[in-house]
Amino acid sequence: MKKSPKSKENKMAGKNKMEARKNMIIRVAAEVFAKKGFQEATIAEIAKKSKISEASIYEYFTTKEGLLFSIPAESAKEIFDLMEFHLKLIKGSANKLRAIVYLFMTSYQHHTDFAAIIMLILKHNKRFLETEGHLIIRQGIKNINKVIEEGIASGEFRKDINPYLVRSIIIGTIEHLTTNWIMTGRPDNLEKLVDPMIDCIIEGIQSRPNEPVHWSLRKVPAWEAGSPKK
Amino acid sequence: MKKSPKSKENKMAGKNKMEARKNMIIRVAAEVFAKKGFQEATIAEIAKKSKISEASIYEYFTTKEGLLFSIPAESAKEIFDLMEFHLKLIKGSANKLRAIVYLFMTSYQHHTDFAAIIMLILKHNKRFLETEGHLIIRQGIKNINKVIEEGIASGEFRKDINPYLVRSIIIGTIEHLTTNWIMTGRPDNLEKLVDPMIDCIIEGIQSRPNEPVHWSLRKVPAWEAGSPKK
Amino acid sequence: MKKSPKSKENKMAGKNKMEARKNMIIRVAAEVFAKKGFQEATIAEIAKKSKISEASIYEYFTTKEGLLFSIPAESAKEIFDLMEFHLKLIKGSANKLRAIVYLFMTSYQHHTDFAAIIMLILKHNKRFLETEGHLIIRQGIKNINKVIEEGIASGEFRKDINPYLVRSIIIGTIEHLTTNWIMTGRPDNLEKLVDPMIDCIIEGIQSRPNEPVHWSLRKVPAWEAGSPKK
Amino acid sequence: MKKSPKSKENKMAGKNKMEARKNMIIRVAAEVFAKKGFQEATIAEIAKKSKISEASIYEYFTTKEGLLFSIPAESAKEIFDLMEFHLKLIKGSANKLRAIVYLFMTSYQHHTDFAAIIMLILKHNKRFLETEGHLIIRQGIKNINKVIEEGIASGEFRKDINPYLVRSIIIGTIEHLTTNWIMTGRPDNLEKLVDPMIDCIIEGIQSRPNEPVHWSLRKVPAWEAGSPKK
DNA sequence: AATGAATGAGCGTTCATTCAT
DNA sequence: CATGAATGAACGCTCATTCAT
Repeated sequence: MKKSPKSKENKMAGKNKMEARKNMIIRVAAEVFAKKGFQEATIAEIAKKSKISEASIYEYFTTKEGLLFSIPAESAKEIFDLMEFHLKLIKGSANKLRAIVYLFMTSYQHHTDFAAIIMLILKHNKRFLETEGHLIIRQGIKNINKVIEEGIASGEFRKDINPYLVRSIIIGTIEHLTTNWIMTGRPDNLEKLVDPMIDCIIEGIQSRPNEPVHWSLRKVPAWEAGSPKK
Repeated sequence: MKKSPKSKENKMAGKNKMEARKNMIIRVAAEVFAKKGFQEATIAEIAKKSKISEASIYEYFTTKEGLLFSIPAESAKEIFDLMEFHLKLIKGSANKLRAIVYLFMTSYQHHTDFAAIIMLILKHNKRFLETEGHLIIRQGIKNINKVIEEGIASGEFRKDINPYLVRSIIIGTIEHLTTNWIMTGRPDNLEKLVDPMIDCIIEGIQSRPNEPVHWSLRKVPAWEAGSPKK
Repeated sequence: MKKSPKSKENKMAGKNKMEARKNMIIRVAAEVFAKKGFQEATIAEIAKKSKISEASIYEYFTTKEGLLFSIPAESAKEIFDLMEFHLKLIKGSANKLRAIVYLFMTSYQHHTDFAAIIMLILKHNKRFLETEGHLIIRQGIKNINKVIEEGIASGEFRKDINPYLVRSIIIGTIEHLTTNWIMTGRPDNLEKLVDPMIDCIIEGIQSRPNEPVHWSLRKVPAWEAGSPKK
Repeated sequence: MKKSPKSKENKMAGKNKMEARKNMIIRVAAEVFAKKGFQEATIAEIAKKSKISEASIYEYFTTKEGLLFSIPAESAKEIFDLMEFHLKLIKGSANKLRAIVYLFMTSYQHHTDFAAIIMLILKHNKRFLETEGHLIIRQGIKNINKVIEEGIASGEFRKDINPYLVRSIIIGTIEHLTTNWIMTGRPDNLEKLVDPMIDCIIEGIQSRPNEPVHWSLRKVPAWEAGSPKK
């Protein structure tokens, strides 16, 4: 009765300590990878900055690339959990999209290293595609699709839009803005772009006269006019 | 008098030969960089595939990165010249945007190595920003801005949109689609995404009352249809 | 008075348990070293296979090499004790030599790991020469010398032979055959080489006049008796 | 006509220089491997002692082990060529065997590093078995077999001996003596063991009474006479 | 101009060994 | 006594780049 809790405590303490060390490594690694890129970053630097020996890093991660891949897992999960939670509280597909974009941009804004690693390193690594971290991201992205499809079903969005394309527009824009923001030294605020961006995507950029009369003339391109899509 | 023309010829021949060797190196380098990425690619491989010695490669390019940076210059110039040429022939900002996007996508579609190098390597390299190659790209991109601004000025586009943002939506989407296309092994056709994408961006995704009736005619812009705006 | 016997029991139990753990480590280590060689073998693997922690292994053995060196001690002692025992029962130096060789070969045959460790690892390690394990072997080998010298003294062997050389021939041959046997994946039977080998060494390879008449009594092994060579 | 010989000279000079460097590396490597063994030897040490950069060593040899394996090739070829040459000049199988053993022992005696590498390192490396170097050795060893078989055919050796076994006795003894000689710091002379060794192997160690009468008894040891083995 | 040859500089990874509990 | 955890100390190997011809 005396020993049992003690040893349990010890184990827990050990577990916690290890957890803490692991997180420390991830934190520092994120920093270094974000600043230097994958190749320029060295385990030696991560070890020195985290005050954990290189050998110990290899106790927690099998490989330099393995360490890299394990960086986004937690943050990504956090973001997408939060997303799922919020989406339940919001009515209207447009509003939901706005929330999603806002969540992405605000996350990137506040987790710069995470953003840089995703945008500049992982997005282009084929091996990352088969990773736990990427799985989470993929599932998170499905939410966007779902919202778009709901919007179509409810009549809030047009029936003839291609959900994959709309999702690509949204994500492409987010990533482009974020990448630019990172590459140019993060001068301004990402969040303030959310509203104009969503408005633009939802309403389009075309100015609309009030007369419905002209609608039909407005949209069919000459070269397609005789042949309805598909 | 005997020698002079000969030596001139020789010089010209030498120039041409050097030019040819340089182009050969660039062509092979593009191939290798596209397939392997920057770090995985080696000068040795480029030398072997181009049948030009490693040392000679360093006669033409100062560093491996220098070689990388000089790859896009020509292709980019070609594309943007073409773009400028075409834009003069097209009336209407929406149509111009469509042409721009089409040009981008078709170029990427047909110059896969170029696309891969831009999307996966150069886009994220800060040193590339200060490069001749990037200058060309930047100037090309200004065209998009110009078109958007013209569209706003002419009333074809809404007055309250942010041109930088619209440009970001367009480029972000193009890049996202292209990157996905590359990362997934280039399965389908990029070009066929141009029209739905532009339509979506121009008109937005929000459904509007009474519209369904007319949708098959949807895309003819007023100014093309034969009837003056308003 | 209550405690004393108990603690003694505990101690004994502890002793036995420790002994058992130590033997377990040696057994597993022999296996691993034999399969992988010294450098390729790792303490980690030995620990995992023996289900004893790496740290504990270092409680029993000071270094990896120390562990290696302590492997042969017991087996060697066993063999040489057996040898000494048997030699007392056998008359005649030639027969004694035959017994010795038989004992070696049969031991190697049945303790493959032991054989591999001796032949492929320890034989070439200078530090092993100063080891307890090697001492035992050295003393065992002295027996061979003794037998040879007795043979000379008794007139059974020629007076002009060099005992060191004869011993070298015997041991060299044993080791060569054993090493080959190990290196080639232990295809055939070592023991069956004992008789022809000893015969050869004792009688030499030179043919002698008139000999054929008597040979059937001398050497024909039972299983060959029906088909006289020639 | 002016250039051609010059460039040829240059090329030859380059070739020769490279050859020289390669030989230098092999020489130094032999030294280091012999002194330290394979694992303890480092490329760094070989580089330093040969005054050739580590990187350059890897221009000549693909791998540390590749370097090791290429050490014996030349020496081995030399020895076995010499052997083949001499054997033609010698009459009598016994004499030929003597020459072979002498050649081995004298070679080992004078190429200590070579001897150490063969005896302590390569003999036990399974990958070496599939090497050019080992091929040469194998073919050299066939000579011994050939001589033994010739001796049997000519009646010089007994008909009932097993050539493989005799070869094993010879090689085993050579290797044992050489290994011992190396392991004990090479105190005495290897060559002086050749004659007694060959005599011993050829004539056997059994003392032979002069009386032909006893021949039949001679070989059946008294203590065994009534009980045929097995 | 062209290149064969040489190398400096670096880095990821492995393990035997130790320490704290 | 047993062990989980931590690490120091190496080392083989790669390649972009330069030099000498």
